Amino acid sequence: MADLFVPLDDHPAYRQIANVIEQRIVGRSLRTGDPLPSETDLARQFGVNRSTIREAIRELETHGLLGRVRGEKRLRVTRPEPRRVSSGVSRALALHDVTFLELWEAMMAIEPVAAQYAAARRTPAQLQALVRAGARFKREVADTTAAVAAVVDFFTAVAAASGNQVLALSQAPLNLLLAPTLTRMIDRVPQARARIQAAQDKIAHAIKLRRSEQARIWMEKHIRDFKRGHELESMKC
Amino acid sequence: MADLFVPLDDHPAYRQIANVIEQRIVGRSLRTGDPLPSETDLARQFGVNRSTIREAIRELETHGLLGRVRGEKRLRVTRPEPRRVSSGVSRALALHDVTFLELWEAMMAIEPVAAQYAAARRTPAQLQALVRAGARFKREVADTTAAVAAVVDFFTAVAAASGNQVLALSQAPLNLLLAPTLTRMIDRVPQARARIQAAQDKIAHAIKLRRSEQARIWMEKHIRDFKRGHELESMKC
DNA sequence: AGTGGCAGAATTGTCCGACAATCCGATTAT
DNA sequence: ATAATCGGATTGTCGGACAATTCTGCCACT
Repeated sequence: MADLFVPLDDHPAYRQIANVIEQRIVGRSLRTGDPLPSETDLARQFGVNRSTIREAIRELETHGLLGRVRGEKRLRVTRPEPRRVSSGVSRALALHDVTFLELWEAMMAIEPVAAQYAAARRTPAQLQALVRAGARFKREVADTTAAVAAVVDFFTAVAAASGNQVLALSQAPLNLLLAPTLTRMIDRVPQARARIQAAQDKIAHAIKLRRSEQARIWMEKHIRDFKRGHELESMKC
Repeated sequence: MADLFVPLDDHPAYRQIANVIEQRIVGRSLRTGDPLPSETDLARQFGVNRSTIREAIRELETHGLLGRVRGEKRLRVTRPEPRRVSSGVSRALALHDVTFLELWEAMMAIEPVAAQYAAARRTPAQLQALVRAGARFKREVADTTAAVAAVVDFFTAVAAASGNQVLALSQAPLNLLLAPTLTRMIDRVPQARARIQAAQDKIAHAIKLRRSEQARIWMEKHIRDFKRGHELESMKC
């Protein structure tokens, strides 16, 4: 039962301008890499003050649609990096107080599929990145922070190797949410480290040999383990 | 092989301030619903000009961490709405030129699982929303735009009924990406509408009866159909 | 020709002050 | 108690200003 009258929200100028520029970018009439006109120039074109333009630009900058290459002054049209986007998503999720179970169910849906496609499509470079993350986990297994970072990198590498940007971008926020939980788990459940290491080996091996089914199954087991670990850990409290 | 030297990027003041406030919000010392101090006040507290504060605020506003209730002037701390967040993600994906296959694989990973949990956990209200979206598709089947919107609503309702915010938020961006493709498909493939309608009925029915397995399986078939439809449609070009 | 250096123009980040429109809150009138 | 009113507070936008940095075209030099 949709409302008959939609609220008329008068967008302030900075928002309207942001929208117009966004349309230009999404519609490709401003192409990636193009430099944005100077603020003064934009102010003149839109017939508003430079301060207004700046507020509009900030909006696009945080969306990742504008950015600057290091050491450069002028803004350029940019394609939003997955990292930036996903950090926004996980911040949102964190603020909504997601439970571990919710996170786990989502991982269970995405990670095994990503592993499966990774086995089918990984490039040598992607395989190498993945193996290296696994090796780093082994090496830094004593340092909790580094170990957690390595686990996250492993998942990221698998997702990247899946050759599917949508899966990769859906998976990325999960990593950031996983990190804190995983840190506690790895510290409190003694056998966690060994199990992670074993699972990563199996998964990497399957992906190396292009065994899709095996990769999926091992990833499933791997993720299941997280739930078990989490249960063990929370029993200890 | 991490770089030895990290690029030192001097964050401008507006970015630093945005970060500080963001920390306060994420760390809950500014709680949801709290009004933000006035711009003048913030300028005084941070010891910068109001223009600088405004640029910082715009950043948080676009992240959805600040917002205002309709007709109100002052900003309040807000929890980012899924819609806003997911629209950012799908814009990013669109700019990265994702293929239909990528989108489809991700849907295949997420939607059936969402349907499965929805069957297990849906509330009466959620079920009703879902059924209503299905009914709307039937009613508006002639109007392509409305029909596509109804399909999107159906998926959204299923995800919401899954009782899993992470799944819901992972699923949301897929909808926006699906819409344009689905519009073309529904127009060009004559049998598409009937098949969608049948699938929605089956899915809604399974969710109503709390048959998790059935819900998952029917959703899988439903999504598979999209791929078939897409292939048919692209053959006609 | 290609390279390096340099001065001046352009651009960004930040500041100051100002003003209309609107919202908020308290006071007053019914 | 409710309604009307009025002044203060707040936001959106404007104009101008200036230091710091980057960009650019030009010139000299090898």
